[in-house]
Amino acid sequence: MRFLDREAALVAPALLGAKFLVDGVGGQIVEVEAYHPTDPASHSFRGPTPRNGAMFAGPPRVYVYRSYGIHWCINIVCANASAVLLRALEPTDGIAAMRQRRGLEDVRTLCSGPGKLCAALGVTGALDGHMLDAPPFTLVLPRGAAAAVAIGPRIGISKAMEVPWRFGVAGSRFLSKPFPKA
DNA sequence: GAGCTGATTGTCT
DNA sequence: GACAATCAGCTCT
Repeated sequence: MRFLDREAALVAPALLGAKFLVDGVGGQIVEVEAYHPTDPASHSFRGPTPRNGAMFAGPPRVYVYRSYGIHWCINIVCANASAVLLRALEPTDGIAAMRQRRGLEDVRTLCSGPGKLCAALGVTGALDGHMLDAPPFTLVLPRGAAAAVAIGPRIGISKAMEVPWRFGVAGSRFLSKPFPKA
């Protein structure tokens, strides 16, 4: 987990292709975004609050928050109150459990978005601040050559939209949205 | 296939 | 009181 002791923008591309499981259910990370305390779009931009406490607690941790009052989103906390938002997975483990939780057949859209991903893996605010290197979490870094990385602007934010901190596996069919053609 | 809109609630100003 | 790191369902082309 030492590689998490770097800023999110460096950690994010390294997480692509890693296997992320919650209680044995999950898959390969194919899409992430980086957030940094100097970044107006980041929850840590305005300093510690009751909600974002986990981001300031340091790695290796997860930061879970509720979005739009409905969905949960999960981040991997990195150095200096930066974090990596998990946006999409390619389901590989516990697909039956994910289908059941999502009430959905199509594997391609099972985890193709931060809210959907959390629903499929059973992630809720109860896991906010939990250690990433302890149950129910499993993180297995990719072996060998890294997949081709696509880079683009982040999604769903209204600030710092020009910062290209969205990273994805080029050509994956499991992305929340396709990347602009390189 | 692409684009728009409503739903729903915790958090911060 | 306004807003938000979203999703699903709808309309229009």
